[in-house]
Amino acid sequence: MSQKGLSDFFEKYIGAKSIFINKAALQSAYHPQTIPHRDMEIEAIASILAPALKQEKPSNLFIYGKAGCGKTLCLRHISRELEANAARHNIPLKVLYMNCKLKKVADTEYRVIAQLSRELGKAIPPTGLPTDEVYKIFEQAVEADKGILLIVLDEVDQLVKKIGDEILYSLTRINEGLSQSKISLVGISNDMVFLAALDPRVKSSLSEEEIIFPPYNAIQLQEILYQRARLAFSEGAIDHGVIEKCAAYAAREHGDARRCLELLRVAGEIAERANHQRITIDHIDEADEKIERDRLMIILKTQPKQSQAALYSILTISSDKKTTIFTGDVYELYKKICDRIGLRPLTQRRISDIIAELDMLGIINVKVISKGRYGRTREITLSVDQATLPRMRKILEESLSL
DNA sequence: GTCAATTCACATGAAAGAGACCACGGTCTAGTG
DNA sequence: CTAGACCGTGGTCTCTTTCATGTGAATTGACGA
Repeated sequence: MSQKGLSDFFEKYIGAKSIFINKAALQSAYHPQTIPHRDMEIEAIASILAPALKQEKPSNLFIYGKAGCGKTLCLRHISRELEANAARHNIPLKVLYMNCKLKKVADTEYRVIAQLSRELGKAIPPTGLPTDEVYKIFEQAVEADKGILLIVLDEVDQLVKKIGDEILYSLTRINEGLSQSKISLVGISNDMVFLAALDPRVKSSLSEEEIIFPPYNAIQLQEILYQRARLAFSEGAIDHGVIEKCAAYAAREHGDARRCLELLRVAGEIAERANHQRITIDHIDEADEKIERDRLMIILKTQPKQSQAALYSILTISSDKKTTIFTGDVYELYKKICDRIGLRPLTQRRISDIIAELDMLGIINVKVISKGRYGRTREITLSVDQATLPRMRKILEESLSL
């Protein structure tokens, strides 16, 4: 493109009528005015938390539901209202929201407590203090606050899976040392069986109340999409059947509204980039592929070198021969690859874990099988599209400088 | 042919180490009045 | 005299290694029909 052409391009870009008028309405951080199809749940949660407005400690609450079914959205909505009401009537009430999935923020006991303390205005160094010291600081901060404190732990299952349920126990125990304040916990979890695995002591004190969010069905998803699409897109930017298709895609995956909205947004971006005036059903298909592909590539690029080498080993074996792949084969080749690129090879024990991690990420499929006399091992198959294999290999080769 | 024991090749668990990062308090050093 | 540099100690956190134990079915070998 010549310089003149570039200028023209930008001119045209600015002049072109965008199909978006407010893209933010499709992003997950967006808070809509109303939350459709969640009236019952909101009411239930509100009535459980309402005692906080009378300076009584609300019951601890556990909320379950699949990804993207509005748990977080509802809770944030309620806590905002709750805080606003409390402020209006001068009631000392605070809600601390914490997403336990965030790496480097809330994935260890120390960090969770430190982060909570920070939100109460205490400065806590990122490391260096003993954990019980941080607990003490937190307790003092809570006590000094004088009032009801609601702690919302989003995706607690992730937290507990990583560091155990002790932290929940400690948090519930803090109340015992408080006279001026009270803490209530609200846990949000995707995992329905999570509670069963908890220590009985923790379990009984935490699940004083439970609320289950059912997934959205296709019709409900459609309504949500229509509501957001009206805000996000300009008039007539969406073809007939697009919303329906979007909803159907997401309903297939346990009614994930977040994914649904992402699909629509990406489809919009694709349409816009291609200079189309309308989003069509084809754009949805394209968006679905793109989302999946992008996710995979980001995972690939952000893996540590060792995992990349292990994965590269798996990819190589699977393209060389069509037989099933076992841990031993992967490890042998992995060692050679390490040798070639000057990486210190890890032990088989660690590679075994890395393979399990790759399985968790959905890049490969792993099944533990017993081959009788010939031992027990993992049977590994690739769970990605054959078409994306060369691209994956290329990324790994670049990253490992092979 | 039947059945229990054996065996393989890892899986899986637990504990502990290495190295990075950080806070804190004490000591040293150089600059300032 | 004091601010800042520097050190040692003690803490967390992540990634690994080391050591130990577990596991499920093909294979083996003894036994009886």
